[in-house]
Amino acid sequence: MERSSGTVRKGAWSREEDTLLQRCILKFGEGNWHLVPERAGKCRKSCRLRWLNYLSPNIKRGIFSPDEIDLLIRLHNLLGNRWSLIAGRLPGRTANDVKNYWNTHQKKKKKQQQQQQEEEEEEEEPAPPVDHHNQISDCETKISFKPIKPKPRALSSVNRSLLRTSSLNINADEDDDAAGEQNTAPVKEIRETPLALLTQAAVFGEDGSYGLDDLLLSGKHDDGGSGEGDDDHFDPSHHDFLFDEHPWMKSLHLE
DNA sequence: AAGTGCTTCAACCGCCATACT
DNA sequence: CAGTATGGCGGTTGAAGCACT
Repeated sequence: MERSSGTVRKGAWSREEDTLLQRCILKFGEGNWHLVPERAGKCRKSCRLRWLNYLSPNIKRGIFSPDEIDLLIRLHNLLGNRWSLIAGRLPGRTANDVKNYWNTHQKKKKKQQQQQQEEEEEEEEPAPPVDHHNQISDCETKISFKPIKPKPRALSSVNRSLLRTSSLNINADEDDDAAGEQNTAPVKEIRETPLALLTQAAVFGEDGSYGLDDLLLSGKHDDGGSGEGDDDHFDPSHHDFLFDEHPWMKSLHLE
């Protein structure tokens, strides 16, 4: 598949390589990655990644603002680990940035949660008397830290194929257009529309494990797909924001 | 000041979907 | 229609920098 040129270099990008790549992109345009590698001295994928994640003028660098973090959390709740989609809604941020931020964020939270759980377990250890009030509060904390599993992190190959077939059916319900038109719709387009996201939820729900209602209503118990408890500060009203206020959701006329 | 552990993030890898021949 | 090339994505890794002892 990948054409392996002998001159392709691995590792960190040097200043010279960066300028070379920038020149290539100026010359050939963004997207013509097949024209770049030999000239930039790196493989096609590296060139693309370097441009998209670092050299592109649209990139916003630096720490995430509270607003961005808030939006990121909400989007992750909704979309799961679909970093490119999330990044698409965070202007100037790349999928890699978002992913990196989330991973470190998650690590910290996980650690904190683990510590908290251990502390709780230590406290409980000396034969806890039956106390209904404590039972409830304990239950609540556990629920808030233990997400419902399993959840798809992203579309597995199986789910993708399911989506490709099922989404068309669901589209048929959603839209009274001719089936032929739906069948010719590019899969990429299907995958990246809000409808597709809902479709995914519907598809996952077919086995009873992950329904659209879960997505919409599970609130703080739903971490949105990474399978790791992330959001102990979750505010259920965030869903209201996403589904009522967001332009693309408005466009769906969802109730 | 030196050593060690931790965190961050750029880069790579493998896989999949689509386009092209 | 099959095979190949290309673009794109998410997961993972490892080097560099930082904080702490």
